[in-house]
Amino acid sequence: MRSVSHSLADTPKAPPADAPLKAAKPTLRTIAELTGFAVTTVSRALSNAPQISAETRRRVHQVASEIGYLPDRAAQRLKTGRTNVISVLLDPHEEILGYGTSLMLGIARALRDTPFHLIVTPSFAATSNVDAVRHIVRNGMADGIIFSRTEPFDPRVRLLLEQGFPFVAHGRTEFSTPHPYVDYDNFTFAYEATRRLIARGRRKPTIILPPKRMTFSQHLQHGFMTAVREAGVAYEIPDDIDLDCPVDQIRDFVSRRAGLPDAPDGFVCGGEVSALATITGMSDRGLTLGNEYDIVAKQTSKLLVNIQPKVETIYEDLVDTGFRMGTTLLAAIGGETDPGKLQTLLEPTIDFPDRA
Amino acid sequence: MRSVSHSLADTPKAPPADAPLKAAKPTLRTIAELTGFAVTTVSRALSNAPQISAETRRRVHQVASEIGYLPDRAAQRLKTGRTNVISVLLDPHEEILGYGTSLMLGIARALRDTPFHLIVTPSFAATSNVDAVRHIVRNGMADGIIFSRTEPFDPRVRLLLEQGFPFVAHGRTEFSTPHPYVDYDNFTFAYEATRRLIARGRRKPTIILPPKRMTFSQHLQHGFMTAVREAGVAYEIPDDIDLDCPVDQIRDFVSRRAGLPDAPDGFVCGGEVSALATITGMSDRGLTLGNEYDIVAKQTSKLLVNIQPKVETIYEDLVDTGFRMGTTLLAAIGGETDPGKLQTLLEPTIDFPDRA
DNA sequence: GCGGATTGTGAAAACGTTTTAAATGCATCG
DNA sequence: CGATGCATTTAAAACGTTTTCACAATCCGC
Repeated sequence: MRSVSHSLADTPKAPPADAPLKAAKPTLRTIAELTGFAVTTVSRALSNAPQISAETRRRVHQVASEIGYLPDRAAQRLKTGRTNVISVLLDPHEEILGYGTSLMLGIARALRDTPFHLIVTPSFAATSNVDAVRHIVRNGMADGIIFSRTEPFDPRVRLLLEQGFPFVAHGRTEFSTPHPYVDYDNFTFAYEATRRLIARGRRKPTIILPPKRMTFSQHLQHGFMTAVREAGVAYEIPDDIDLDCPVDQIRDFVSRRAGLPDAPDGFVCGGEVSALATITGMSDRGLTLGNEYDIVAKQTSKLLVNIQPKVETIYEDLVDTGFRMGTTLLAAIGGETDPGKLQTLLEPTIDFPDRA
Repeated sequence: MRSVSHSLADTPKAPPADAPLKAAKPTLRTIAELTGFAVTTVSRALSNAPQISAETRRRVHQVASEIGYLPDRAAQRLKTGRTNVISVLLDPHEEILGYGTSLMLGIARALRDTPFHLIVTPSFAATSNVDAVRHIVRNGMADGIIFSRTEPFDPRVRLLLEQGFPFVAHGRTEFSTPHPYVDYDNFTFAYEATRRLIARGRRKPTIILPPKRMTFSQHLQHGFMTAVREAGVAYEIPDDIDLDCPVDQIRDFVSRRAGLPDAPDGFVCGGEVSALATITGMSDRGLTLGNEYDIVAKQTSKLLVNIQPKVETIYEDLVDTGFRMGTTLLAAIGGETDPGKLQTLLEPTIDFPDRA
């Protein structure tokens, strides 16, 4: 594990009996010895410091890549205090198919070719993960934080703003201080979805909302209500059920409601799973999609809705969302403070993008 | 960022004008000064070295927890060479709902209260992620690796075995050298699922398999065939479709096949999504579940199948799988070599476990 | 009371980097 | 020609741990 220094072996010390197969990991010193420069110079050359002569820089870079040098993360971190780590708070919630995985894939894509690593920090506390945030900030476990499902006055956002710690939220808040976010335009989604239902002749749309404490729940409701009022149709917003409820509960609710008078005939579904629950619940009553009722759902994967072409969909690209969160966070860490460059609102799209 | 050393300030150096609000991060030296012991002793006391007196140990621990000391990961890593990092290879595949997230949640749970962090390493190369493995091993980016979807002679397993690098695979291989794994008994799953179909009176079961290159595809096929042969019924294994295919393709296949003579009347589905695709494909032909055909599916989440009670299910607990992979990897890193303790085969269960 | 265990503690080196401050060579200049 | 500047390079000190080795007590048997 340790390289043989060039001091002469004075005493016949026991040679390392274990596997010396793996070549000693190259370090700055290795390059220094190979090129004849000092460690300092090598370090400077690799970081492209201006005072190093072009020729030296070239030479050092060449040798470095020849021996496959990679700076030691621990040493860098120890010296500079920068962790080169992005922490993503993992939510145990899963209404949206593969939500976490897609997001992470996007983030990882943005982190590619940067020195940053992505570490996942699950929040075990059932209630909130503000403790996890506090821990990361206080102990310098990362250079930036990513999380989702914001609330209007999200305590995590508040904490991070107070501390001046770089982060990107998936979702907006109502703090007056601007902060980095990437969000989906749920107002427009709900607005357009509802309009489509009405355009199809539905006269009593409904929408199953996420838990009310979340910001985007209000955005959805607002979009829904705007379309409903414009058209002057009846509507209904169920109060005792939300998208985080167990899916069979949603199905049962839909089925029960469909058996009562004045049942809704159009559903805006915030996720594919709730769309399916709706279909099943309705079919329990003998009602079939496209005949007695319609659905417009938010689609986040090719998986599900593609097999039910009768469900109209509006698309949200979670991988892209993750990617933008990644680049935004990198910008924030890099010192960017212009809110205009740190805030993204993604528009709903009709088509599923073909990913290269 | 730096603590004031107790040397007297000689020149009126510019005081740190920026935020000095955050108390200097406590280090071993802080504790040393507070207790009067040397850094060495503090370090020893905290690691519960035997030669430290009980009283000293107590005192040091007390002070440490009072000031909220947490060892610096970078320094530890630099000194010891251990990274305290577990790398999990993220697959972009998603047939199973929330597969990645569930697994990670379980792993994270196992890593709780250990010094290990979970970092996700996506494999961008479309073909294989053996390069990612090589990179991690060669550059010492982690102390252990977790990955899934093994092949009989998985190149990742081969590499890691060669290098003696700790890992746990989700899935078995056919190497003669035993290695750590956690796997689901897909043979039994397919066997029982098929038997259930037959018990329901179905006379021509079929199964949609994962891509054949994967080990567990063969296990599934074996279980299926065993049940079929025992009962002496007809069967069918589609050749030009697999579980990794786009879901609408699966639906179309099912629908097309149902229109031809001698169509299957029982489906073993390896995932919830393919079960749904099957239902939809069949209903395109006017065939309904429970009447003209039956399905037994593998259920990995509460999400989907709960809304279609007519789909019989057999359960696979992915969070538990992740948890066991985590503990197994920790054991392997800890030096455990007894294969009996590093290999787990999880049995299919009927009920969805209630998670505390 | 004296060698030799035994027990508890400490000084210093090391891990691989970055950074501060200084050194070197060398041309320019008054 | 000594001083001044500029362009390059370097030695050495840190960052916070762990570890090797040595040191100071205390204790034991004689």
